Amino acid sequence: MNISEVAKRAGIPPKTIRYYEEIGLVAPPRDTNGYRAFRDSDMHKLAFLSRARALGFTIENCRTLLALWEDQDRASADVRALARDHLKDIEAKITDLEEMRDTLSSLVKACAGDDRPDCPILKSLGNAKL
Amino acid sequence: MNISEVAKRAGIPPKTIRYYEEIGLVAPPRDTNGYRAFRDSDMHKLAFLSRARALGFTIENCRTLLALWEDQDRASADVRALARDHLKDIEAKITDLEEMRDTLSSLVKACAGDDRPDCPILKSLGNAKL
DNA sequence: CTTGACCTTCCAGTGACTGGAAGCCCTATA
DNA sequence: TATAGGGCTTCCAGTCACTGGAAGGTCAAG
Repeated sequence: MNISEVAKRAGIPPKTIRYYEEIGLVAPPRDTNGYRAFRDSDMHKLAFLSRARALGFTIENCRTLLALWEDQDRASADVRALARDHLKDIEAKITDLEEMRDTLSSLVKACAGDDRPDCPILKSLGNAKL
Repeated sequence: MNISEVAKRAGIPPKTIRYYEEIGLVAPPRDTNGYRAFRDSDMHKLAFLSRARALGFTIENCRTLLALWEDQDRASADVRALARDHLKDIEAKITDLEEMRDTLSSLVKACAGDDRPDCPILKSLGNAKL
């Protein structure tokens, strides 16, 4: 399978797949013409990566997850720990963003948004008392 | 005022302040010894930047906001439009993260997390049917 | 006069790609 | 058989917003 076909199936741009090879996440063999010849196993790895990335795992965590996936003797506790840590990160990010959203949305509501210069948003950014 | 004093007051690391100067967000004059001599106005700009960044505005948006802040003839509509766009971005991000959180949390709950290899998390990442 | 805490500049690295240039390879059609 | 197009390759550079570190000048205290 050539790269664009794999890209389509895994939902990852060819550029990204080449990048994944560069950092050692996949290692497809080459045809005599130098083209990457993806096997089914490469394809599956890339699909795995695509889904792990979609869940927000970092590349390094994806690397670990892939290794655990391939390790028949893994302990599910290791996988779970990784996922739980990541879940915490996500929850923290959500909390941060919600605070931003709340502040920002109340400022936007308070702003007339007309052609006059008076603006609570700028006022708030200019004064310490948020 | 020297850089570390400003850093403390504005809540921005000295390195970041130097970076902000490099990209033209502030332009403190220099003492004869080459040290940056921050004026009150520089200090206020940096405090403004600190708060705008805390609300998640990009550097380029901060630049625009700063310009609007300094422009006595601005229209509050411009500020509000910027803020509303940013608010939308934040809300979209929250939605994405919430979806990740929900998927991940259900996977974590389904995983025994013991020393056996059987793991719904890896199973889910390995199969298309999420 | 030395110590240590400042300050300066410059260079490089982060994460995870992404864009673009230059050039080979393959297939189909005129 | 020439050529046009697409796809493939590599390599270099840029993104965003810093951050770390090295090498060296400056300042105040003891």
